[in-house]
Amino acid sequence: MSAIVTRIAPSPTGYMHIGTARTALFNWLYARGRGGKFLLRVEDTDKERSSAEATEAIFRGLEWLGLDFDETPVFQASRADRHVEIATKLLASGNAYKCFSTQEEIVKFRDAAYARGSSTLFQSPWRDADDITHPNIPYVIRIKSPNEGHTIIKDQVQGDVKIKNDQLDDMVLLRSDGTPVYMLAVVVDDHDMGITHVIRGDDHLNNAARQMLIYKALDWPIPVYGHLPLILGPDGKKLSKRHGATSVEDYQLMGYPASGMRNYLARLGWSHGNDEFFSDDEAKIWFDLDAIGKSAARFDFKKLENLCKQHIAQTHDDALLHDIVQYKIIKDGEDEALKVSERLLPTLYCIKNRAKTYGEIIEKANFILINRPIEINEKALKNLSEDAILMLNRLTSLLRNVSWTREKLETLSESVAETFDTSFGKLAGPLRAALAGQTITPSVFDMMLILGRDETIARLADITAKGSH
RNA sequence: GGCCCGUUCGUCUAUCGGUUAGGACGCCAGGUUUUCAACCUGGAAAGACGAGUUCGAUUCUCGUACGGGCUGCCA
Repeated sequence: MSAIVTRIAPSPTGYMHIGTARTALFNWLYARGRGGKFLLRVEDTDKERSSAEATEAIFRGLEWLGLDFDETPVFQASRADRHVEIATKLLASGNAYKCFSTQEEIVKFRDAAYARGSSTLFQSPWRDADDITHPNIPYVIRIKSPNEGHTIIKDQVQGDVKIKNDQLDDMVLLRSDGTPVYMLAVVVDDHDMGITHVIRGDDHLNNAARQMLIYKALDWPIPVYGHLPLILGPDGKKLSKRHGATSVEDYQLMGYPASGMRNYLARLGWSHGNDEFFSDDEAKIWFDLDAIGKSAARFDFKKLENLCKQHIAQTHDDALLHDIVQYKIIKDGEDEALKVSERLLPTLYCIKNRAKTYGEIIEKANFILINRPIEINEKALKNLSEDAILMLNRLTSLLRNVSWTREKLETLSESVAETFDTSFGKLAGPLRAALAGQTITPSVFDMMLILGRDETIARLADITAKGSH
């Protein structure tokens, strides 16, 4: 067996669906884990629905997810000549025929078939017609599919799937305007691109049998198939807009790390024993088609968040900062991102193990992003009673001479609280409010260490001065 | 309608004829605590249903129910 070649073949007809992302991931893992190639083909044969914008979304989505592809991407529409060439060849070999039936005739046929409860697959009267009977009107080219026997799809995920050939219609290969249809284009392109493994959504399972007809007619080797179950929304219905996030970009904007997305998406429908949290390298080694589940999986945000939290926690600070800045750029623009880029690094050590998203990191690190005089939000303000300010006052004066280490700061704070006959908890609230202006922050000691003595005292003085008026 | 696929705790899943049916997320209770978190301990929680094969079925077969897909000059 030659080297493995997989592909992701999305159609650019809107945003990039999260299901497409998972399919891409599986193809990527399979190829990358075996020294194979992972290719991209944009299936833009439907000119009506395809857009440049949607194509961009695919590129951006793959890039964000870190699913790098080999070679130059193939645009299916640009290969129309080749598709026509093959259709013509099929026509010449008698495996396809010209069909002159009109849309109206086809609709009529189907309605009648449906009414009498028989197969609605269109049976063209032109299938065996002699050339001399051909009228001089536009026609489509249809494949001549066998009416007897059966086709077995040897699917690596679904197992052997047997389909009777009379269930396979004489599908259109070339439209009446001479443009190729998807069913022909996939086969020709997959063949020409040397695709060895077709891993795709199981909405294509039945299509695989149709496509095999073309492979057989051309005497081309049939690729290994693996049809993936769909991703459902949390309610078990097909994942759609009303579930909220369906596009890859939505998740990017929500601040999830790509590594966490990859981990979660990999676990959605695939498993490796009891392993839940793993790296890309591990996934590449472990991933295999036979461990993919057969049933549709629901999308679970809680699990996604849990995995993201773990990935954030184990990412090195420098890499983490880079990713957060990228997130901030698309979220709020370059200016906001610059501030994050300049100030965030020293805080990451005490924040990254308590955040599920980049947004949460930034929220918790807000104390370092703001400048004096800081605004105190309503919730934080409740901690600044007169008694509390008295305590802060005391603490502030003592902070001037303490050595600026965590240990000393802890001892000092506790002794101040003791002086006021209260617990450290009663001091921590006001202290947090004064330093950050909000209640969601890292430990007060971490904040003091990061801010430094001068800034800490200045922020405290801002409050105590105000309080003494 | 026809054909195809699927069905284990709430969710993602393990199990490849013999297990107290395991793990993870979530949830509940208690503990710890400096906010948000985190952490520790414990707990509840599953084989859709009905037949059959077998000494023995979650596992194999069939049927039913439910869910999904295909059935386009969409992909």
